[in-house]
Amino acid sequence: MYISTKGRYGTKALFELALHAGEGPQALREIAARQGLSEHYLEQLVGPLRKAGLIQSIRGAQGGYVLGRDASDITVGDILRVLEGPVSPTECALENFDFSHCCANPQVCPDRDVWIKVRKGIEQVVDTITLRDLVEDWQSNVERAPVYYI
Amino acid sequence: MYISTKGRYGTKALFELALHAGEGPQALREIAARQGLSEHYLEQLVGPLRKAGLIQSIRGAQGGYVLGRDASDITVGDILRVLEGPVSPTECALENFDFSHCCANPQVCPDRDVWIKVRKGIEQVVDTITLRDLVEDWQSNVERAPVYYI
DNA sequence: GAGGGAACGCAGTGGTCCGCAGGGGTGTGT
DNA sequence: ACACACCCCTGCGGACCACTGCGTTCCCTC
Ligand code: FES
Ligand code: FES
Repeated sequence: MYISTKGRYGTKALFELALHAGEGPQALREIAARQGLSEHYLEQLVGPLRKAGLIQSIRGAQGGYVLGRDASDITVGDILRVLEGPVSPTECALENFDFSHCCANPQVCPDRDVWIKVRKGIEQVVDTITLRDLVEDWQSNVERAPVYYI
Repeated sequence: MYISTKGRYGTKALFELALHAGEGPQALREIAARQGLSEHYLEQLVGPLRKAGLIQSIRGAQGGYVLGRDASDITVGDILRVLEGPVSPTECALENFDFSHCCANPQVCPDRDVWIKVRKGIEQVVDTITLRDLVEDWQSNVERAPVYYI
């Protein structure tokens, strides 16, 4: 039931970009160091994120990454869908499910409604929390407990 | 992000037991056939379910399985926790997390609150839906569309 | 225009889990 | 005794995870 590190690392990386938005491009090396991640593994994750338009890359020396959209326009769900695939407990709980997989006769499947409710419960959370929210929450937390992470 | 077939098959099996509660022990062969599952694979799943007390086994000829508790006292979450492990998107979102894993400094982790909210969103669904609910919903569905599954 | 920083890309690797299948053992009704 | 059905261990091909290694391309700086 756990999501993989892809989703977590990706969220951390984009949080880092949101936190330092407006300070020029952020190099992966810096992001990885600040969040304690493997730089090279992170490289694999930013590829899909760039292709999805969530981030933008600046090549060459002093290059790095910036957010592709405003921080208030990127949700955690956006990141998870790129790196983890559909945000759903089962395939049959997806919007446009074609009834050819999963149960033999899904029209009367006793469980499908459960999985759909779970999906909506997850979406309710990840689609409403933006990077901007994360930054604001973190800053107000730091105010109360000013312990900077490594 | 998908849960595995363990959770789905287990839920289906226990739904079957709830549906035929009071009709004596149900053999795995019957359950597997009615739900279109591999009988032998199902055997692996019922072991943990029995040890967790969710079902009870009757050995010998004409044996089978019955629910260990009343159908209204078994939630989907109970089943998932036995077969899939903790119902949580990350380890750090669990109730009694000891802060030694996951982030370097989780006290100010920007993401942990998100994962906790996701966990609570999932729990809100799976801990409130009981087997009895599934049976009732299914019976009223059959009334509207009387197509019995295989 | 040379140097070097940093983004790209591909390939491999040890580990874990999934979704079974096979085969045997054990207890119990008829 | 026999059949039935639970019980348990083993193996196995495949997929994914979490990296690591290495080379290439781009482009700013000196
Ligand atoms: S249709 Fe997916 S569990 Fe039944
Ligand atoms: S403490 Fe788990 S993501 Fe930070």
